[in-house]
Amino acid sequence: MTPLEELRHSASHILATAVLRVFPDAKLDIGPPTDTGFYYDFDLDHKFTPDDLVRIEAEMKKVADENQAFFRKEVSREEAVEIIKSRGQERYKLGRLADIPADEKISFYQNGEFIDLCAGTHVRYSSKLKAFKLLSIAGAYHRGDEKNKQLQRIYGTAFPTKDELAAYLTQLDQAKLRDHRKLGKDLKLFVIDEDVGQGLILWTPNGAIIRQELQNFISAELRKQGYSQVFTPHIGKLELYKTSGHFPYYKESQFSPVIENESLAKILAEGCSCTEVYARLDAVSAQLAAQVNARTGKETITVDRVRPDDQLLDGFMLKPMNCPHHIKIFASQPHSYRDLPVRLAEFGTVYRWEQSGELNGMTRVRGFTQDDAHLFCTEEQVAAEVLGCLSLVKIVLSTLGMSDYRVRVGLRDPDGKKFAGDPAKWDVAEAACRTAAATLGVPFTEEPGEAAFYGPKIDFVIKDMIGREWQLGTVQVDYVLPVRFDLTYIGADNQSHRPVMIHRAPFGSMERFCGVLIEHFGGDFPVWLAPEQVRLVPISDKVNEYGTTLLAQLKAAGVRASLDGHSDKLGAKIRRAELDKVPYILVLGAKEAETQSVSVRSRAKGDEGVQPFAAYLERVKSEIATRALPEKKVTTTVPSRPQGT
RNA sequence: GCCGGCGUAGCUCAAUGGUAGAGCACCUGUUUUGUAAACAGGCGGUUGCGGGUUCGAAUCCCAUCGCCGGCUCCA
Repeated sequence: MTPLEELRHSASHILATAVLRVFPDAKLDIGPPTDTGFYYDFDLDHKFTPDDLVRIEAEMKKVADENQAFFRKEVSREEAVEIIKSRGQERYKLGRLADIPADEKISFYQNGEFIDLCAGTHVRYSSKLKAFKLLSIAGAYHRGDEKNKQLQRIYGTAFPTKDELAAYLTQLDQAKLRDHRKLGKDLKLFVIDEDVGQGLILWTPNGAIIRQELQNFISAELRKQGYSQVFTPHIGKLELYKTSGHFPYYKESQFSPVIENESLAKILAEGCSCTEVYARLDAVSAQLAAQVNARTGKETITVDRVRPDDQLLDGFMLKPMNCPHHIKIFASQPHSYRDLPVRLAEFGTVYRWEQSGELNGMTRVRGFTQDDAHLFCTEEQVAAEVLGCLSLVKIVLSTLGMSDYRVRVGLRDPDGKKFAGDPAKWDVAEAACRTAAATLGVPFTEEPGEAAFYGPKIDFVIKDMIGREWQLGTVQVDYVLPVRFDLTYIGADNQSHRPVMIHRAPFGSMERFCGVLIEHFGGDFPVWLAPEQVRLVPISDKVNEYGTTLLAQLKAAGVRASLDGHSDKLGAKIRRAELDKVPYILVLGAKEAETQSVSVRSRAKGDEGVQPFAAYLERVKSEIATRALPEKKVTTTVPSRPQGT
């Protein structure tokens, strides 16, 4: 345990000490340190309120001031049971005790009147706790299993010094300013309207520009790499997804199917009342849910999310993935080995029924557009194609200056049943992914159980401003769907062969990627992505006319520009443009109008002085064409965005 | 979905049982401005929605929708 972890672990014991003083009935579960602090889980009828947090924190300060020593006590299993019982903590602690392997030592740590089953280690004295703060209350299932009771978790953080704690809290506040949900509102990039629906992104004009530019960028790269563009509809028949295996494997996280009018009419013609229709649907659904749960070994499918079955009804589903559609395009004509690889690309919009509590701004939504593509190749081509996909991801991320990501190789869960197909093929595919990931030059982790049900994958994972990880790009090898759809090509031997599929999406989804991108740039987008690239600011309306001619020239050159024609003073116009995070402000006065020049103020450097307009135009055009990254901001005191703007 | 917190004007927030307010944004007028906020006036809310308690509800209670933080989940 590092010294910081030790400090935080001790803080969690002191938290429990304080909670028991204030609420003696609380039952304790566990309280470990985390990357950013610590928590402790309690079971208590009384629901903690924010006011309780204040009381508990005050009590923790007292405990710290009491300068309690931490003692380690090694005991036999029998003694451990006795201690736990004597404290009335058998509800969870006996279970935790049972987790400790027979050959391991059992230890308790005691500070003052508090004693807890604990492997350690701890600080020597509670007075070491000089800088801590309780942050939030949350529900957390015992042992992380939603079938268990939900406990109350108190989160806090602790640092060796008050300055470090203050710095961390400031950093948290700073991060909130870069939150894509806040910037999305301030910069008018997207909205979510509750009448349209939770988790459904409405791209407003500014956000749409960013998305469009990204799509143009990726499309150009795809053309270079020999991809073919396709378009497919947003729905497909239930049968299609039964063939692919998405339905019912993932039925719980799909929108309910759209029932065909004819099927609906048939049922109604039988004279069923509405309640009877629902009863029939429920009966079939229950049966189906039971089947699926038996197969997966989990009770994850609930009847109400499993509505019409095809034995009863025909229907269409909002597509949860694009692959079945692309597969049908591939299968629509015979293929020779000479044609392969076939690479079909589409910005395909898919819909998934995410749990309401999991929705989050643009990063977790119910409808999203993947920059999707499916590659159909021979087994020999797999390794090279995976590498090609990875290089594409690298191009995308490096063009955007995103280097702070990690790579995860998702392998099948050896004990799980949530994978389909031949284990031998999985081994080959997993080896191919591992080899490909190794060539990236980025550290990667192998994570069993993180595979898709049809094959292993390589994911790119990035953290958001508050430290939550999101999966972006992904490359997945698939030996299963070609079998399910009986895909073939004719080899050089004139025999029919099975192609291998690769699924890949370098951005993941446009929604999530843009959300992460907003936070990555803090709203200061590179010029090629900025919704507004140039703001013309005439000093007085006497030069508005000059501004108008420049605006026309900028627009003719394809530069997104506008003119601030308000009758405000210069400072106010500059302030407005800065808050809108426009990369270039061109100040225009009488001098500039006479000499066909502009006074350039860049977002990065501030006032750059006067230069000929023609020269500036070339400069900004080239910056756009090369997709230049923003220069690092010269640090000045930037006033925080005020209320009301 | 679960636990907890929160929903007041376009935005950020006041008003703790007694006439819903401020700043900014927006509109109008004055001002014609040299690198982050000129001045004055005006417009704007059935306090998320629906019930209830009360002489009286933004405020208290119930229900519902949504948002936030976690947990669970994430093809």
